[in-house]
Amino acid sequence: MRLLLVEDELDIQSFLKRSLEEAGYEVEAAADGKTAQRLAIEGPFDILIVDLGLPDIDGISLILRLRQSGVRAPVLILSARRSVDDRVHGLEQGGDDYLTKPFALAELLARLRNLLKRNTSSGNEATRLRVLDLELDLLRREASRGGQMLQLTPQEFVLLEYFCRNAGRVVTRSMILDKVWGMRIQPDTNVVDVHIYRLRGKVDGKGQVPLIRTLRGVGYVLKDR
Amino acid sequence: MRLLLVEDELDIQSFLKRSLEEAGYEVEAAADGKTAQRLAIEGPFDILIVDLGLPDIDGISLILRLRQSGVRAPVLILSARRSVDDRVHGLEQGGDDYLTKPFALAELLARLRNLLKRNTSSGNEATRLRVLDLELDLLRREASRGGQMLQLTPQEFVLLEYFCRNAGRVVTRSMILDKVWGMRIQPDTNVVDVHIYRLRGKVDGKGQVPLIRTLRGVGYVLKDR
DNA sequence: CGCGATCATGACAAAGTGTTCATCTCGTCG
DNA sequence: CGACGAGATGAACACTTTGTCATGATCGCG
Repeated sequence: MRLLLVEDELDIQSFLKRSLEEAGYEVEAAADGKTAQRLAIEGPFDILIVDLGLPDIDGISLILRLRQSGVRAPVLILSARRSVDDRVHGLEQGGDDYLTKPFALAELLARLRNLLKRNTSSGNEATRLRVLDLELDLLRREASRGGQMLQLTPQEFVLLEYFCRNAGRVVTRSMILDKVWGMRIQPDTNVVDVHIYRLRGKVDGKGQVPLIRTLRGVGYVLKDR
Repeated sequence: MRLLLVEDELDIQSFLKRSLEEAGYEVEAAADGKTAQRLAIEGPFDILIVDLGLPDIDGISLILRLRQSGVRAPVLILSARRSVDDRVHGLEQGGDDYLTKPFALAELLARLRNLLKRNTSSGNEATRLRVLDLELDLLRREASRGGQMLQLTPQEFVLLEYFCRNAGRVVTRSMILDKVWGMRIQPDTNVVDVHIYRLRGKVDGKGQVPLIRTLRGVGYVLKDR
Protein backbone atom coordinates (compact mmCIF):
# COMPACT_ATOMS: atom_id res chain seq x y z
CA MET A 1 0.00 0.00 0.00
CA ARG A 2 1.57 3.25 -1.09
CA LEU A 3 0.81 6.20 1.14
CA LEU A 4 1.61 9.89 0.76
CA LEU A 5 2.07 11.78 4.00
CA VAL A 6 1.86 15.58 3.81
CA GLU A 7 2.90 17.14 7.11
CA ASP A 8 5.06 20.18 7.69
CA GLU A 9 6.08 19.66 11.28
CA LEU A 10 9.10 17.49 10.79
CA ASP A 11 9.10 15.72 14.15
CA ILE A 12 5.50 14.69 13.69
CA GLN A 13 6.21 13.73 10.11
CA SER A 14 9.05 11.41 10.98
CA PHE A 15 7.12 9.89 13.86
CA LEU A 16 4.14 9.18 11.65
CA LYS A 17 6.28 7.92 8.80
CA ARG A 18 7.97 5.41 11.05
CA SER A 19 4.71 4.28 12.61
CA LEU A 20 3.02 3.89 9.27
CA GLU A 21 5.90 1.91 7.87
CA GLU A 22 5.76 -0.37 10.86
CA ALA A 23 2.10 -0.83 10.07
CA GLY A 24 3.07 -2.06 6.62
CA TYR A 25 2.60 1.01 4.46
CA GLU A 26 5.10 2.21 1.91
CA VAL A 27 5.34 5.87 2.87
CA GLU A 28 6.45 8.95 0.92
CA ALA A 29 6.51 12.19 2.85
CA ALA A 30 6.20 15.84 1.85
CA ALA A 31 6.49 18.93 4.06
CA ASP A 32 4.81 21.47 1.81
CA GLY A 33 2.06 21.69 -0.78
CA LYS A 34 4.30 22.04 -3.77
CA THR A 35 6.27 18.88 -3.05
CA ALA A 36 3.10 17.07 -2.19
CA GLN A 37 1.52 18.00 -5.48
CA ARG A 38 4.52 16.86 -7.48
CA LEU A 39 4.74 13.52 -5.66
CA ALA A 40 1.02 12.87 -5.79
CA ILE A 41 0.83 13.34 -9.52
CA GLU A 42 3.86 11.33 -10.52
CA GLY A 43 3.67 8.31 -8.25
CA PRO A 44 0.29 6.62 -7.89
CA PHE A 45 -0.77 6.39 -4.24
CA ASP A 46 -3.46 4.30 -2.63
CA ILE A 47 -4.17 6.83 0.04
CA LEU A 48 -3.10 10.31 1.18
CA ILE A 49 -2.74 11.84 4.61
CA VAL A 50 -2.82 15.64 4.51
CA ASP A 51 -2.30 18.06 7.36
CA LEU A 52 -4.28 21.25 6.96
CA GLY A 53 -1.69 23.60 8.42
CA LEU A 54 0.76 23.74 5.55
CA PRO A 55 3.09 26.71 5.10
CA ASP A 56 2.60 27.44 1.42
CA ILE A 57 -0.94 26.42 0.56
CA ASP A 58 -4.23 25.78 2.25
CA GLY A 59 -4.70 22.05 2.70
CA ILE A 60 -8.21 22.04 1.29
CA SER A 61 -7.08 23.88 -1.82
CA LEU A 62 -4.32 21.34 -2.25
CA ILE A 63 -6.79 18.50 -2.14
CA LEU A 64 -9.13 20.16 -4.60
CA ARG A 65 -6.24 20.81 -6.94
CA LEU A 66 -5.13 17.20 -6.72
CA ARG A 67 -8.63 16.02 -7.48
CA GLN A 68 -8.64 18.20 -10.60
CA SER A 69 -5.37 16.61 -11.61
CA GLY A 70 -7.08 13.25 -11.58
CA VAL A 71 -5.89 11.98 -8.21
CA ARG A 72 -8.63 9.63 -7.05
CA ALA A 73 -7.11 8.17 -3.92
CA PRO A 74 -8.99 8.82 -0.68
CA VAL A 75 -7.60 11.50 1.60
CA LEU A 76 -7.38 11.41 5.36
CA ILE A 77 -7.27 14.98 6.57
CA LEU A 78 -5.45 15.94 9.75
CA SER A 79 -6.48 19.12 11.48
CA ALA A 80 -5.56 20.85 14.67
CA ARG A 81 -8.72 22.89 14.61
CA ARG A 82 -11.41 21.98 17.02
CA SER A 83 -14.03 23.92 15.14
CA VAL A 84 -14.59 22.06 11.97
CA ASP A 85 -14.30 23.71 8.60
CA ASP A 86 -17.49 23.18 6.64
CA ARG A 87 -15.55 22.51 3.51
CA VAL A 88 -14.13 19.42 5.15
CA HIS A 89 -17.59 18.00 5.51
CA GLY A 90 -18.18 18.58 1.85
CA LEU A 91 -15.11 16.58 1.06
CA GLU A 92 -16.44 13.57 2.85
CA GLN A 93 -18.77 12.97 -0.04
CA GLY A 94 -15.66 12.23 -2.06
CA GLY A 95 -14.79 9.29 0.13
CA ASP A 96 -12.54 11.21 2.45
CA ASP A 97 -12.33 11.32 6.19
CA TYR A 98 -10.64 13.46 8.78
CA LEU A 99 -9.17 13.43 12.21
CA THR A 100 -8.43 16.24 14.64
CA LYS A 101 -5.24 16.41 16.59
CA PRO A 102 -4.39 15.12 19.00
CA PHE A 103 -5.32 11.60 17.97
CA ALA A 104 -4.29 8.10 18.93
CA LEU A 105 -2.15 6.29 16.42
CA ALA A 106 -4.49 3.33 16.65
CA GLU A 107 -7.31 5.53 15.46
CA LEU A 108 -5.32 6.82 12.54
CA LEU A 109 -4.56 3.28 11.48
CA ALA A 110 -8.16 2.20 11.90
CA ARG A 111 -9.38 5.07 9.76
CA LEU A 112 -6.85 4.32 7.08
CA ARG A 113 -8.02 0.73 6.87
CA ASN A 114 -11.57 1.93 6.76
CA LEU A 115 -10.91 4.34 3.91
CA LEU A 116 -9.02 1.76 1.92
CA LYS A 117 -11.68 -0.86 2.37
CA ARG A 118 -14.45 1.49 1.43
CA ASN A 119 -12.61 2.38 -1.70
CA THR A 120 -11.71 -1.06 -2.91
CA SER A 121 -14.94 -2.83 -2.16
CA SER A 122 -17.77 -2.52 -4.61
CA GLY A 123 -19.34 0.92 -4.58
CA ASN A 124 -21.84 1.95 -1.98
CA GLU A 125 -24.52 -0.66 -1.78
CA ALA A 126 -27.40 1.66 -1.14
CA THR A 127 -30.78 0.20 -1.90
CA ARG A 128 -33.18 2.86 -2.98
CA LEU A 129 -36.87 3.21 -3.61
CA ARG A 130 -38.34 6.02 -5.66
CA VAL A 131 -41.99 7.02 -6.10
CA LEU A 132 -42.62 10.31 -7.84
CA ASP A 133 -40.58 12.83 -5.86
CA LEU A 134 -40.34 10.55 -2.86
CA GLU A 135 -37.04 8.84 -2.31
CA LEU A 136 -36.05 6.28 0.32
CA ASP A 137 -32.59 5.04 1.15
CA LEU A 138 -33.34 1.67 2.69
CA LEU A 139 -29.95 1.13 4.25
CA ARG A 140 -29.45 4.59 5.65
CA ARG A 141 -33.11 4.71 6.64
CA GLU A 142 -33.44 8.18 5.23
CA ALA A 143 -36.30 9.59 3.22
CA SER A 144 -36.77 12.75 1.21
CA ARG A 145 -39.52 14.37 -0.77
CA GLY A 146 -38.66 16.70 -3.61
CA GLY A 147 -35.06 16.71 -2.45
CA GLN A 148 -36.15 17.89 0.98
CA MET A 149 -35.05 15.57 3.77
CA LEU A 150 -37.89 14.14 5.84
CA GLN A 151 -37.33 13.70 9.54
CA LEU A 152 -39.03 10.34 9.98
CA THR A 153 -39.04 8.17 13.05
CA PRO A 154 -37.97 4.54 12.51
CA GLN A 155 -41.51 3.26 12.45
CA GLU A 156 -42.69 5.95 10.10
CA PHE A 157 -39.91 4.98 7.75
CA VAL A 158 -41.02 1.34 7.75
CA LEU A 159 -44.57 2.39 7.02
CA LEU A 160 -43.55 4.67 4.19
CA GLU A 161 -41.34 1.92 2.80
CA TYR A 162 -44.30 -0.40 2.71
CA PHE A 163 -46.33 2.22 0.89
CA CYS A 164 -43.60 2.74 -1.66
CA ARG A 165 -43.27 -0.98 -2.31
CA ASN A 166 -46.97 -0.99 -3.07
CA ALA A 167 -47.31 2.40 -4.71
CA GLY A 168 -50.47 2.71 -6.74
CA ARG A 169 -51.99 -0.37 -5.13
CA VAL A 170 -54.62 -0.39 -2.43
CA VAL A 171 -53.28 -1.54 0.90
CA THR A 172 -55.71 -2.36 3.67
CA ARG A 173 -55.18 -1.83 7.35
CA SER A 174 -54.73 -5.49 8.02
CA MET A 175 -52.17 -5.79 5.24
CA ILE A 176 -50.26 -2.95 6.82
CA LEU A 177 -50.55 -4.54 10.24
CA ASP A 178 -49.24 -7.81 8.84
CA LYS A 179 -46.26 -6.44 7.05
CA VAL A 180 -45.28 -3.40 9.06
CA TRP A 181 -46.17 -4.48 12.58
CA GLY A 182 -46.08 -8.23 12.04
CA MET A 183 -49.37 -8.74 13.85
CA ARG A 184 -52.24 -10.88 12.80
CA ILE A 185 -55.69 -10.33 14.17
CA GLN A 186 -56.22 -7.72 16.87
CA PRO A 187 -59.30 -5.97 15.64
CA ASP A 188 -59.16 -3.21 18.19
CA THR A 189 -56.12 -1.21 17.30
CA ASN A 190 -55.79 1.93 15.32
CA VAL A 191 -52.02 2.11 15.25
CA VAL A 192 -52.20 2.25 11.52
CA ASP A 193 -54.56 5.21 11.48
CA VAL A 194 -52.43 7.11 13.94
CA HIS A 195 -49.21 6.46 12.11
CA ILE A 196 -50.75 7.37 8.80
CA TYR A 197 -51.80 10.62 10.39
CA ARG A 198 -48.31 11.34 11.65
CA LEU A 199 -46.70 10.28 8.40
CA ARG A 200 -49.00 12.57 6.46
CA GLY A 201 -47.91 15.44 8.62
CA LYS A 202 -44.39 14.96 7.36
CA VAL A 203 -44.84 13.63 3.84
CA ASP A 204 -47.94 15.52 2.75
CA GLY A 205 -47.24 18.72 4.64
CA LYS A 206 -47.95 22.35 3.78
CA GLY A 207 -48.85 22.97 0.19
CA GLN A 208 -47.57 19.66 -1.13
CA VAL A 209 -49.70 17.44 -3.31
CA PRO A 210 -51.02 14.76 -0.95
CA LEU A 211 -49.57 11.37 -1.83
CA ILE A 212 -51.37 9.22 0.72
CA ARG A 213 -55.01 8.91 -0.22
CA THR A 214 -57.73 7.32 1.90
CA LEU A 215 -60.15 4.87 0.34
CA ARG A 216 -63.04 4.82 2.68
CA GLY A 217 -63.95 1.36 3.93
CA VAL A 218 -60.98 -0.16 2.15
CA GLY A 219 -57.61 1.27 3.07
CA TYR A 220 -55.02 3.62 1.61
CA VAL A 221 -53.10 4.16 -1.61
CA LEU A 222 -49.85 5.91 -2.26
CA LYS A 223 -50.17 7.93 -5.45
CA ASP A 224 -47.64 6.93 -8.05
CA ARG A 225 -48.67 9.20 -10.91
CA MET B 1 -54.35 -14.96 -14.65
CA ARG B 2 -55.64 -18.44 -13.88
CA LEU B 3 -56.96 -18.87 -10.36
CA LEU B 4 -58.17 -21.97 -8.54
CA LEU B 5 -60.81 -21.35 -5.90
CA VAL B 6 -61.33 -24.11 -3.34
CA GLU B 7 -64.40 -23.37 -1.21
CA ASP B 8 -67.08 -25.79 -0.07
CA GLU B 9 -69.86 -23.39 0.82
CA LEU B 10 -71.48 -22.98 -2.55
CA ASP B 11 -73.04 -19.58 -2.04
CA ILE B 12 -69.73 -18.12 -1.00
CA GLN B 13 -68.00 -19.94 -3.81
CA SER B 14 -70.26 -18.54 -6.48
CA PHE B 15 -70.08 -15.06 -5.02
CA LEU B 16 -66.29 -15.13 -4.95
CA LYS B 17 -66.06 -16.69 -8.40
CA ARG B 18 -68.18 -13.93 -9.89
CA SER B 19 -66.28 -11.20 -8.08
CA LEU B 20 -62.92 -12.59 -9.07
CA GLU B 21 -63.96 -12.90 -12.68
CA GLU B 22 -65.09 -9.31 -12.65
CA ALA B 23 -61.64 -8.46 -11.34
CA GLY B 24 -60.15 -10.10 -14.41
CA TYR B 25 -59.18 -13.54 -13.17
CA GLU B 26 -59.93 -16.75 -15.02
CA VAL B 27 -61.45 -18.80 -12.23
CA GLU B 28 -61.86 -22.55 -11.75
CA ALA B 29 -63.71 -23.66 -8.65
CA ALA B 30 -63.68 -26.79 -6.52
CA ALA B 31 -65.83 -27.64 -3.51
CA ASP B 32 -63.74 -30.42 -2.02
CA GLY B 33 -60.13 -31.44 -1.66
CA LYS B 34 -60.22 -34.29 -4.14
CA THR B 35 -61.53 -32.16 -6.98
CA ALA B 36 -59.14 -29.40 -6.03
CA GLN B 37 -56.20 -31.71 -6.17
CA ARG B 38 -57.14 -33.06 -9.59
CA LEU B 39 -57.67 -29.59 -11.05
CA ALA B 40 -54.53 -28.15 -9.49
CA ILE B 41 -52.31 -30.82 -10.93
CA GLU B 42 -53.70 -30.91 -14.44
CA GLY B 43 -54.21 -27.24 -15.24
CA PRO B 44 -51.42 -24.84 -14.33
CA PHE B 45 -52.63 -22.03 -12.09
CA ASP B 46 -51.01 -18.74 -11.20
CA ILE B 47 -52.54 -18.63 -7.77
CA LEU B 48 -54.79 -20.67 -5.47
CA ILE B 49 -57.38 -19.63 -2.91
CA VAL B 50 -58.06 -22.38 -0.38
CA ASP B 51 -60.64 -22.41 2.37
CA LEU B 52 -59.52 -24.38 5.40
CA GLY B 53 -62.92 -25.81 6.29
CA LEU B 54 -63.19 -28.48 3.61
CA PRO B 55 -65.39 -31.55 4.10
CA ASP B 56 -63.04 -34.31 3.03
CA ILE B 57 -59.52 -33.14 3.83
CA ASP B 58 -57.79 -30.67 6.06
CA GLY B 59 -56.90 -27.57 4.04
CA ILE B 60 -53.32 -27.50 5.24
CA SER B 61 -52.80 -31.13 4.31
CA LEU B 62 -54.19 -30.38 0.87
CA ILE B 63 -51.70 -27.59 0.37
CA LEU B 64 -48.77 -29.68 1.56
CA ARG B 65 -49.83 -32.47 -0.75
CA LEU B 66 -50.07 -30.08 -3.68
CA ARG B 67 -46.61 -28.74 -2.91
CA GLN B 68 -45.25 -32.27 -3.01
CA SER B 69 -46.91 -32.74 -6.37
CA GLY B 70 -44.89 -29.85 -7.69
CA VAL B 71 -47.51 -27.11 -7.48
CA ARG B 72 -45.51 -23.93 -6.96
CA ALA B 73 -48.23 -21.29 -7.23
CA PRO B 74 -48.75 -19.15 -4.14
CA VAL B 75 -51.76 -19.96 -1.98
CA LEU B 76 -54.06 -17.53 -0.28
CA ILE B 77 -55.61 -19.33 2.65
CA LEU B 78 -59.09 -18.48 3.89
CA SER B 79 -59.96 -19.34 7.44
CA ALA B 80 -62.90 -18.77 9.71
CA ARG B 81 -60.79 -19.34 12.78
CA ARG B 82 -59.91 -16.36 14.85
CA SER B 83 -57.17 -18.19 16.66
CA VAL B 84 -54.49 -18.78 14.13
CA ASP B 85 -53.14 -22.22 13.40
CA ASP B 86 -49.39 -22.21 13.82
CA ARG B 87 -48.97 -24.30 10.73
CA VAL B 88 -50.37 -21.45 8.71
CA HIS B 89 -47.53 -19.24 9.83
CA GLY B 90 -45.07 -21.87 8.70
CA LEU B 91 -46.61 -21.80 5.27
CA GLU B 92 -45.95 -18.12 4.90
CA GLN B 93 -42.31 -18.88 4.36
CA GLY B 94 -43.42 -20.54 1.15
CA GLY B 95 -44.74 -17.27 -0.21
CA ASP B 96 -48.27 -17.82 0.96
CA ASP B 97 -50.65 -15.56 2.78
CA TYR B 98 -53.93 -15.88 4.57
CA LEU B 99 -57.08 -14.07 5.47
CA THR B 100 -59.65 -14.71 8.17
CA LYS B 101 -63.35 -14.45 7.50
CA PRO B 102 -65.11 -12.21 7.38
CA PHE B 103 -63.04 -10.12 5.00
CA ALA B 104 -63.64 -7.28 2.60
CA LEU B 105 -63.51 -8.21 -1.05
CA ALA B 106 -61.15 -5.31 -1.63
CA GLU B 107 -58.72 -6.85 0.78
CA LEU B 108 -58.87 -10.21 -0.90
CA LEU B 109 -58.09 -8.59 -4.22
CA ALA B 110 -55.27 -6.55 -2.74
CA ARG B 111 -53.69 -9.61 -1.22
CA LEU B 112 -53.97 -11.52 -4.46
CA ARG B 113 -52.15 -8.78 -6.31
CA ASN B 114 -49.54 -8.71 -3.62
CA LEU B 115 -48.94 -12.44 -3.79
CA LEU B 116 -48.70 -12.42 -7.56
CA LYS B 117 -46.32 -9.53 -7.60
CA ARG B 118 -44.12 -11.02 -4.93
CA ASN B 119 -43.95 -14.22 -6.90
CA THR B 120 -43.12 -12.74 -10.25
CA SER B 121 -40.63 -10.14 -9.21
CA SER B 122 -37.10 -11.16 -8.44
CA GLY B 123 -36.78 -13.03 -5.17
CA ASN B 124 -36.67 -11.28 -1.86
CA GLU B 125 -33.99 -8.65 -1.91
CA ALA B 126 -32.92 -9.02 1.67
CA THR B 127 -29.50 -7.68 2.37
CA ARG B 128 -27.78 -9.72 5.01
CA LEU B 129 -24.66 -9.53 7.09
CA ARG B 130 -23.14 -12.56 8.74
CA VAL B 131 -20.32 -12.72 11.29
CA LEU B 132 -19.75 -16.09 12.91
CA ASP B 133 -23.14 -17.04 14.33
CA LEU B 134 -24.39 -13.47 14.23
CA GLU B 135 -26.81 -12.65 11.46
CA LEU B 136 -28.37 -9.30 10.55
CA ASP B 137 -31.18 -8.67 8.13
CA LEU B 138 -30.56 -5.08 7.13
CA LEU B 139 -33.93 -4.48 5.56
CA ARG B 140 -36.05 -6.10 8.22
CA ARG B 141 -33.80 -4.69 10.92
CA GLU B 142 -33.68 -8.03 12.67
CA ALA B 143 -30.69 -9.70 14.25
CA SER B 144 -30.06 -13.18 15.58
CA ARG B 145 -27.25 -15.02 17.25
CA GLY B 146 -26.94 -18.76 16.85
CA GLY B 147 -30.41 -18.82 15.31
CA GLN B 148 -31.80 -17.15 18.41
CA MET B 149 -33.60 -13.91 17.66
CA LEU B 150 -32.17 -10.88 19.41
CA GLN B 151 -34.56 -8.26 20.64
CA LEU B 152 -32.59 -5.16 19.68
CA THR B 153 -33.77 -1.60 19.82
CA PRO B 154 -33.30 0.38 16.60
CA GLN B 155 -30.17 2.10 17.82
CA GLU B 156 -28.64 -1.10 19.08
CA PHE B 157 -29.19 -2.58 15.65
CA VAL B 158 -27.35 0.27 13.97
CA LEU B 159 -24.45 -0.15 16.37
CA LEU B 160 -24.27 -3.88 15.82
CA GLU B 161 -24.48 -3.35 12.07
CA TYR B 162 -21.47 -1.08 12.26
CA PHE B 163 -19.57 -3.69 14.22
CA CYS B 164 -20.41 -6.36 11.69
CA ARG B 165 -19.31 -4.21 8.77
CA ASN B 166 -15.98 -3.86 10.54
CA ALA B 167 -15.71 -7.30 12.08
CA GLY B 168 -12.18 -8.14 13.08
CA ARG B 169 -11.07 -4.52 12.79
CA VAL B 170 -10.51 -2.12 15.63
CA VAL B 171 -13.13 0.60 15.82
CA THR B 172 -12.54 3.56 18.09
CA ARG B 173 -15.16 5.47 19.99
CA SER B 174 -14.90 8.45 17.70
CA MET B 175 -15.30 6.24 14.64
CA ILE B 176 -18.43 4.82 16.15
CA LEU B 177 -19.69 8.28 17.00
CA ASP B 178 -19.07 9.40 13.44
CA LYS B 179 -20.75 6.56 11.68
CA VAL B 180 -23.46 5.47 14.08
CA TRP B 181 -24.47 8.76 15.63
CA GLY B 182 -23.22 11.04 12.88
CA MET B 183 -21.49 13.35 15.33
CA ARG B 184 -18.08 14.85 15.09
CA ILE B 185 -16.26 16.09 18.15
CA GLN B 186 -18.10 16.17 21.46
CA PRO B 187 -15.51 14.82 23.81
CA ASP B 188 -17.81 14.54 26.78
CA THR B 189 -20.24 11.84 25.90
CA ASN B 190 -20.26 8.19 26.79
CA VAL B 191 -23.21 7.18 24.64
CA VAL B 192 -20.98 4.65 23.01
CA ASP B 193 -19.96 3.06 26.29
CA VAL B 194 -23.52 2.87 27.51
CA HIS B 195 -24.82 1.40 24.29
CA ILE B 196 -22.01 -1.10 24.10
CA TYR B 197 -22.99 -2.11 27.58
CA ARG B 198 -26.62 -2.56 26.64
CA LEU B 199 -25.74 -4.34 23.42
CA ARG B 200 -23.45 -6.75 25.21
CA GLY B 201 -26.28 -7.66 27.52
CA LYS B 202 -28.19 -8.95 24.51
CA VAL B 203 -25.47 -10.20 22.16
CA ASP B 204 -22.95 -11.59 24.62
CA GLY B 205 -25.41 -12.78 27.21
CA LYS B 206 -25.35 -15.78 29.52
CA GLY B 207 -22.77 -18.40 28.68
CA GLN B 208 -22.17 -17.20 25.14
CA VAL B 209 -18.68 -16.58 23.86
CA PRO B 210 -18.24 -12.79 24.06
CA LEU B 211 -17.98 -11.27 20.61
CA ILE B 212 -17.42 -7.65 21.53
CA ARG B 213 -13.93 -7.26 22.91
CA THR B 214 -12.49 -4.11 24.51
CA LEU B 215 -9.07 -2.85 23.48
CA ARG B 216 -7.97 -0.68 26.31
CA GLY B 217 -7.11 2.87 25.26
CA VAL B 218 -8.12 2.17 21.67
CA GLY B 219 -11.67 0.98 21.18
CA TYR B 220 -13.51 -2.25 20.43
CA VAL B 221 -13.37 -5.19 18.07
CA LEU B 222 -16.03 -7.61 17.01
CA LYS B 223 -14.52 -11.09 16.91
CA ASP B 224 -14.80 -12.67 13.50
CA ARG B 225 -13.01 -15.94 14.10
C1' DC C 1 -81.10 16.34 6.18
C1' DG C 2 -79.72 13.13 9.57
C1' DC C 3 -77.69 8.80 11.00
C1' DG C 4 -74.05 5.51 11.53
C1' DA C 5 -69.75 3.99 10.22
C1' DT C 6 -65.24 5.34 9.25
C1' DC C 7 -61.49 8.18 9.71
C1' DA C 8 -58.72 12.10 11.85
C1' DT C 9 -56.86 14.13 15.77
C1' DG C 10 -55.17 15.32 20.32
C1' DA C 11 -53.99 13.66 24.87
C1' DC C 12 -51.92 10.26 27.46
C1' DA C 13 -49.00 6.12 28.92
C1' DA C 14 -45.20 3.14 27.92
C1' DA C 15 -40.90 2.10 25.79
C1' DG C 16 -36.51 3.66 23.78
C1' DT C 17 -32.63 6.81 23.91
C1' DG C 18 -28.99 9.98 25.40
C1' DT C 19 -26.97 12.31 29.46
C1' DT C 20 -25.08 12.58 33.86
C1' DC C 21 -23.27 10.79 37.93
C1' DA C 22 -21.38 7.60 41.15
C1' DT C 23 -19.20 3.46 42.05
C1' DC C 24 -16.53 -0.83 40.66
C1' DT C 25 -13.10 -3.46 38.16
C1' DC C 26 -8.94 -4.27 36.24
C1' DG C 27 -4.65 -3.34 33.39
C1' DT C 28 -0.56 -0.84 33.38
C1' DC C 29 3.29 1.37 35.09
C1' DG C 30 6.21 3.42 38.52
C1' DC D 1 2.94 -3.93 45.48
C1' DG D 2 0.09 0.21 45.04
C1' DA D 3 -1.80 4.10 42.57
C1' DC D 4 -3.72 5.77 38.58
C1' DG D 5 -6.65 5.80 34.73
C1' DA D 6 -9.66 3.60 31.35
C1' DG D 7 -13.47 1.21 31.04
C1' DA D 8 -17.79 -1.29 33.08
C1' DT D 9 -21.86 -1.03 35.49
C1' DG D 10 -25.96 0.72 37.22
C1' DA D 11 -29.25 4.23 38.42
C1' DA D 12 -31.71 8.35 37.65
C1' DC D 13 -33.50 11.77 34.59
C1' DA D 14 -35.19 14.32 30.42
C1' DC D 15 -36.74 13.79 26.06
C1' DT D 16 -38.34 11.24 21.96
C1' DT D 17 -40.84 7.60 19.88
C1' DT D 18 -44.66 4.57 19.81
C1' DG D 19 -49.14 2.56 20.92
C1' DT D 20 -53.78 3.28 23.01
C1' DC D 21 -57.81 5.66 23.95
C1' DA D 22 -61.48 8.97 23.71
C1' DT D 23 -63.44 12.33 21.11
C1' DG D 24 -64.48 15.15 17.11
C1' DA D 25 -64.91 15.53 12.02
C1' DT D 26 -66.44 13.67 7.72
C1' DC D 27 -68.22 10.65 4.31
C1' DG D 28 -71.80 7.81 2.21
C1' DC D 29 -76.28 6.39 2.28
C1' DG D 30 -81.14 6.38 2.84
